[in-house]
Amino acid sequence: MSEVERKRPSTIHEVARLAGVSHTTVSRYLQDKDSLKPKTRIKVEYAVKALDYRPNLAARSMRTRRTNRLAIVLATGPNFPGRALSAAAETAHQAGYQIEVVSVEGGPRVRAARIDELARSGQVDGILAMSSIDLKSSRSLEVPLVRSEIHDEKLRVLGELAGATEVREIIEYLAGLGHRTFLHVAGDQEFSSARNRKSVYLETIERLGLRSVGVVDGDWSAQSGYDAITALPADCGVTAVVAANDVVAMGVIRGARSRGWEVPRDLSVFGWDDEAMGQFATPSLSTVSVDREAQARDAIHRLLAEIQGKPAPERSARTLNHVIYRESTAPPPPADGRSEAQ
Amino acid sequence: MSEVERKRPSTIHEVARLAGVSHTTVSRYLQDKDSLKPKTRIKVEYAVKALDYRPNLAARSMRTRRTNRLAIVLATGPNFPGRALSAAAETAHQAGYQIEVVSVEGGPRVRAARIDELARSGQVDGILAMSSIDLKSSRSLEVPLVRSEIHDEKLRVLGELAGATEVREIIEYLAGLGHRTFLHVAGDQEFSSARNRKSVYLETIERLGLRSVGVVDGDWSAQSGYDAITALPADCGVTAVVAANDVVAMGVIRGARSRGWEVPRDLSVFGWDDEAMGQFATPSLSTVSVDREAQARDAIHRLLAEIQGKPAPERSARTLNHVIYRESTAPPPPADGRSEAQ
DNA sequence: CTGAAAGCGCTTACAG
DNA sequence: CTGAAAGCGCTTACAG
Repeated sequence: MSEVERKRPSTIHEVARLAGVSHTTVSRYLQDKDSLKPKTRIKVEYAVKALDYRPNLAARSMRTRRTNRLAIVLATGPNFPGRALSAAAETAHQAGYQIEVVSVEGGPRVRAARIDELARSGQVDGILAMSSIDLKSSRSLEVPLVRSEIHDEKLRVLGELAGATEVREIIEYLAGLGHRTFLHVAGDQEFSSARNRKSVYLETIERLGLRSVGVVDGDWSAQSGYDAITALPADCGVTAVVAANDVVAMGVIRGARSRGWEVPRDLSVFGWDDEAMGQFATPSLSTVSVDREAQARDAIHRLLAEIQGKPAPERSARTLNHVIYRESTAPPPPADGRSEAQ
Repeated sequence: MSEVERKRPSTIHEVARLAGVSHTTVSRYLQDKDSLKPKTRIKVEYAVKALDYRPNLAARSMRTRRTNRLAIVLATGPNFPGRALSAAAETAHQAGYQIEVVSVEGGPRVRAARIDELARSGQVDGILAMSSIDLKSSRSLEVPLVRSEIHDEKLRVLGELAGATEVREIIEYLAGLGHRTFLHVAGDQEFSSARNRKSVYLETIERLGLRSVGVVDGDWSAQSGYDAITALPADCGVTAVVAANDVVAMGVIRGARSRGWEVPRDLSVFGWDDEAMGQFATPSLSTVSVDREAQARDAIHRLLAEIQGKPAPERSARTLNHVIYRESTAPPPPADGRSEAQ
């Protein structure tokens, strides 16, 4: 409301004048205090303190063509990876970089366009894409770009999708318990993680000669899990559900209970993400713990390495994800064979 | 690894040369295409396209002393408000602003110092503090600052804390059901929200002449809820728990069950946040739905208004929070009076 | 060790 | 409607 009186930041010239030196000297002081004669240094030091001077970073970055700022580009939406972002910011700060979060409404193409723009804006030294982007050649950008999802791409080349190991482990484990008929409630297929899990699910079911009553394409919501399970015919024979994440799994469990199927007595359910609440739910959720923070840290380190022209750092951990077995999974009910007999 | 060839962004001078005009004209074109004679405009248009020119924003902001960038300063940690941040970013983008996320390790003083630095860095037009900060005079900063927590401060002056209404409503509701003996598992007391809820809890218990067996200062974790409830003496007589948030509430419920207390039969439990999983848990969680997105949007709008010297906008909604009653709360067990009789 | 000068890429009065 | 000039606040050779 009322106009607040704002301080005007002091400039390097004012400091120079007060110290009785040239602004060149002040600049030098800022870069390396020891490059000044002690007497001069003290004068400048005093003036800087007295004026509470802080250099204008916009001007500096214009001159040096470095901004010490990284952009993280991601999709807007409910899946906003808060903790990963926090970890990324922390890692960047430790290296003297700021993080600019660019959360873009729209699809992979829009994000790619935004990245292109950012790259030449002179406002960032590097870019991390945390959501999938539709970019032809990442190498013609003005600044380095690291794609978190590149894991996927790279691994795909090796015939292995991100998350593939875990989905396989889950299904093999359930099959080992005796389950034969499965359902997958997938996440939003806009997300490569959701697509990956789905295709590995189908692959593994096929390979092990199991039966899938289908894949329901959900939207990561609990409701989608609830709906998927309550829509199932009574005699479908499903005894195990692989849910896209823990929230979906909760929906599945609740939906199952609403039709008289107890978990894990009648139905086994797997989630994904190892969310805090899942461990204390009843039944506690079998799930996959994903160290998104570590992944984010890795990504920033890779980006910094590229910016500084150093070789790419080692991955911090070989296996970032691991499967956690809790109460929501158990052997199938003995009556299982009944409805499954075709 | 291999040195990637990077494009050098083209400058306004190159565009000018190609178009056969002065760079002044190009700049003018950038500001307002219609200020040029059609013939000129077309020449410039062509050159901009041909060179795929995008202005260097660092240079522009140096000249105009505006950056179109807002900083959001918050604490690092598990409570990273992802969705609020996403909403804030979206709102800012719509107004043509970028968001810089500055997540600071340390306490309120450290954050305040960081804000002071940011304010004079020339890199942001305004700052939003999402975590509590220890700042003497916010009015002497070089750029506008909006404090999300100012709700607290302002309301406190009016004798009302943020969240006070809801805590009161919860306790009055539970008392109305017949509950007389309560427990509060508080959140990390570093957070003003946690402190507020705690003090209103104590106040209301006192005012209504109820009994509190104590307040356990937790850390927002499910484990803290679990521990709090399992540590209770068997004859404490507690029949209702107000937990700091949904995660804590899940811990409480699980802990209660571990000692044979069923929720809500033996114990009523309230959470806070209305997290997705709570609605589908069994029992589903009574909780407080908090529209953090709306709060974040409001905060950005207030900040933008200050930056543009406009009057502060209206709050988007009078009541952002509301209490949700679900299965985790019910009347106390009839045997209640027993252990309570002193 | 220090200063005068040039320049980073823009925008904005000021003339014409 | 367009251009020449000044300048935003810095850093960095280049002299001395």
